[in-house]
Amino acid sequence: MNIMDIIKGWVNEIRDMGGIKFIILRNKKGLFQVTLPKKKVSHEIFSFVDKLSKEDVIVVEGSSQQGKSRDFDTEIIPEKITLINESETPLPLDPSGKVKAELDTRLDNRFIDIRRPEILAIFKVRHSLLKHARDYLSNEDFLEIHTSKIISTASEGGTELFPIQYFEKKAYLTQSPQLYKQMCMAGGLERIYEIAWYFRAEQHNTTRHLNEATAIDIEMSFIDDEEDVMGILENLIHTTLKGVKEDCIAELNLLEVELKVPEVPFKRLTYDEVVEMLQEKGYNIKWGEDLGTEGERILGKEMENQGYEYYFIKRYPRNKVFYLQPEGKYCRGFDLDCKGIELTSGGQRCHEYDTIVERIIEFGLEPENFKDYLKIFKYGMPPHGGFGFGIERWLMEMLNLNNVRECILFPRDRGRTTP
RNA sequence: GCCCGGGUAGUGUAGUCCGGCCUAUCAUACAGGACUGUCACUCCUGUGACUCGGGUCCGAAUCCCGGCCCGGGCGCCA
Repeated sequence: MNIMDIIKGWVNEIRDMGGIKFIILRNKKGLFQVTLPKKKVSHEIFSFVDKLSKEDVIVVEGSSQQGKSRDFDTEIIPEKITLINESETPLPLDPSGKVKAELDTRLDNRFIDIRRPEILAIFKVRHSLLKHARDYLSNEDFLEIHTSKIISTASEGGTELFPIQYFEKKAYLTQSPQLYKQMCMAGGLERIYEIAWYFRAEQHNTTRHLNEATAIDIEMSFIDDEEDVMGILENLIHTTLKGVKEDCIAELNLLEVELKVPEVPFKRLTYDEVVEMLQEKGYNIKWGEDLGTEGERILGKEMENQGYEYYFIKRYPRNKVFYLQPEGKYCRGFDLDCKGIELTSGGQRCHEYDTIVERIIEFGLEPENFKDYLKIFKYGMPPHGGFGFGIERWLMEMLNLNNVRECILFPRDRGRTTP
């Protein structure tokens, strides 16, 4: 029995064999074959196909039936084809992917680029990732919040900010929701997360940096130490990857990714162990210094050899970030790296007024400049901690992509503000 | 911010080192034609390019200088 079908989409390809023609139609669900044997369709429709060109938007009405195609289980024999809107030719890039285009050309024509199923797949995976991350955090009693992206002063220091004109005042785009998250801890929200934009005016030019990126940020109160935060993080990763693996079989297939779901608990290394290991391998690093890109990479290799993709580095020197809880010459900050790339930074924060003031001074900063921030420690601040987790970097590692720009629809990098 | 590399049809490339048979390669795209089972269809015909400005030279895609644009590394970070 034939089933009448209406299918809407873009002309992906036309193959005209003379007495039989094929239209490969594409939409968000995938590719479909429309078959036109000369003797089975009207003369009108048969010749109408000659007028079509790639990327025209069409509606096909016809009967769906089993075909002889190698790649399609069913094919549609059309009774009616309507041209909804024409596409100009030639196209600025090839959506069928036969001829490769450079990333820059693709990004200039991003709306056509994302018509390619393997590009769309990245964003379907991204969606699934966020859905499962939200579900996990929600189940763990985290409240989803949104904080302002317009701030009056730097929230962390260290990085350059984008200045903006806010009426008669100067303001900045936020580099992180850090201070607001802590404010929510002082506000008694206890467990919060934000899936947020952040902006960094660093002139880096690498395959793993964006000037506008997104992150999953969490903050939680009444923790014993940073291990509580790390526990949430590793379970978040484990649960999310499991969910993505179940949801996105077709997409992962298309992207040729075999997703490994890491077992919890993740491997934990201390900063001291990492430094010692790097020194043994002949990498020049002194205690107290940042690992550096090279150091991170060497460590990533070593961990992969030992069978770990994801691993924590904890007990950093106390000079890491000012708002982290100090402990002797160390602090309670941690990073989570994946295959040599930093994905997350987090830790237990200072929660006592005197400690945070000391820390600000220790970092050569002026407590006077942190008045609003310091206020939240004066009226009942619970012990707390959290992390910021870069979504694009995670996706990039998860899908083995070689450029973080692939993981965001409209990337902003050193030179790009359009489209 | 510092450093390195690049820019050839709509797209992706060969040619650049060592200037001249470059009237610039190939694929794809596009236009037209043939073909009743394609699935990177095949075949025939055609269209289309040396980033811009200056310089060297008899002669520049090729060498030199500057601009613009792009890619990448480092630092910093996620």
